[in-house]
Amino acid sequence: MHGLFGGPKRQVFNKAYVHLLPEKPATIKCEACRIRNLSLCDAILPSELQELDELSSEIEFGANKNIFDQDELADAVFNIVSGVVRLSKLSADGRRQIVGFALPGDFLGLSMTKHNVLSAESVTLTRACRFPSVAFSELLQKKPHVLRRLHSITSDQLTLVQYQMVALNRNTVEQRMATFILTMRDRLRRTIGESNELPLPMTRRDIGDFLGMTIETASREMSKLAKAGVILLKSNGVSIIDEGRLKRLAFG
Amino acid sequence: MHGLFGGPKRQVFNKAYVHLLPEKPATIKCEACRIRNLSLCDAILPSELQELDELSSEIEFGANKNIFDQDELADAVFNIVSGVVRLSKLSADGRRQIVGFALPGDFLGLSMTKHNVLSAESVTLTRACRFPSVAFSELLQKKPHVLRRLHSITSDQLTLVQYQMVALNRNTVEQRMATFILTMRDRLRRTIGESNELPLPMTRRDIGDFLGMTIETASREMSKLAKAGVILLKSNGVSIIDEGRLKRLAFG
DNA sequence: CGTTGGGTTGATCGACCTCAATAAAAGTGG
DNA sequence: CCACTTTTATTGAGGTCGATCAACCCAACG
Repeated sequence: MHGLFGGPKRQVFNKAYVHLLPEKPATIKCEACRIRNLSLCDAILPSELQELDELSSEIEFGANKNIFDQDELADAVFNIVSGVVRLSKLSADGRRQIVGFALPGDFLGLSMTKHNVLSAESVTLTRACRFPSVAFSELLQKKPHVLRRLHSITSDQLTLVQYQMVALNRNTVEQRMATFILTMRDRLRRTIGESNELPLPMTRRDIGDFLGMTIETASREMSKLAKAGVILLKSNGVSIIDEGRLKRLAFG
Repeated sequence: MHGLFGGPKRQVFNKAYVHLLPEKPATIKCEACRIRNLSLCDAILPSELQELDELSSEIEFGANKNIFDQDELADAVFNIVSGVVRLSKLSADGRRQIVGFALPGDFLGLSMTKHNVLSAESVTLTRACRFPSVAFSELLQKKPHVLRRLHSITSDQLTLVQYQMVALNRNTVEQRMATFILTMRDRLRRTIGESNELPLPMTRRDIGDFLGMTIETASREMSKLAKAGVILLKSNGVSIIDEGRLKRLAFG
């Protein structure tokens, strides 16, 4: 069985991974974009779509490819069209903390800083819209309504990270794992729709690094939830069996 | 001895705590504002200062007063002029996590949401500039350069919280406490200048809640650092004795 | 003077990490 | 296709960091 999300996980490993599509197709590709209304581009007026289209280029990353690195010059921002991206930070001693997973509709480069504040890697095969930083920055200058939307998304993100911080501190690993599964399901609902089957293409290490626990603990918690009949472990994700129980484990 | 910061801690407890200063003094008060260049107001052009002045009113909070509450309607945003404010979030079960301390120059209400995403309480006697949400929102509409600055501050904040998240997960309580002391010193440098004497007017409980540890552990770590000769415990703060050691404890 | 809230210190306990072994899955080369 | 290596996941045994429970001190205050 192939991955539940974004196609097979490693078969694209050795292929060329960057495909720039033609920059000016016959039709305005932004018009057809399935995730536009989920993303920052929703702030773009219909009359401005052509302009946006000329700014962006579609780009594809195979699984486990580097999208950009922390502290490097940020030459572009991205809008995820499909796939899963892990966002990570390195601490002084070189250890890694995953600060989040970006899903279709999510924007990479919220902070518009000269240098990237974190690293981004594709987990699965990922397609994204790429905007050169300079051009995107000019767009923001010209269009305050887009800047307002960007700010709104950024502060939502701030709220989310603050929440994540609270959760990491005060909750047990069981609560955190349960919350993680529920949160991912909620976030994916808008792309894959209502489903009990949830793709989790990231590794146990990724999940552990995100939830502030070791890989072993992450695995144990998954097994524990499965044994308790709350979830079912699939090859590349989980099925939620008993949502009520899961919610009670996450909070309560 | 009085507090190192913002005056005595509890003597103002039973006094009226809100003093609205006259709204239109003879001079433009923003011009004389000592923290203007540290804050969002730095984005305001000299020619716009009068306008800003008319928008804002100075407000004073005694120690341990509520400034605004999570989930309540956000009728105003604030710019801290002096004092220390604790920002907290409540989790589902009612426990509190402190997401940060606001210092002079810091802005409360970054997210510009209809409802407050967190609660703010003064730790010490605190003076602030108050902007009604509606008026401030209009200001942002009219002046994109202020919005840009707001967005810049918000994304810096996002980066900071992400960093805090990493630190909470991966570091020992000793590292966290050492980092806390160093960070507070760095942040206060721009207001109180270069000094080894660092005011920490918040309680051990506040510090613990911020650093994700219990009050007892927070106290123990402070004592440990003091016994090791790295810091000196003062009545309302600490003195940094051995900065090099402290830095090595924070990282390494 | 008693009360109250903050701070310190000690003893005990448990959640989670560390270390270790094994299993399962996926990529590699013939 | 099959052997081989590498990576990922699972499970177990034991150790430890920090939480919990508890006692006590001290300063502020009515």
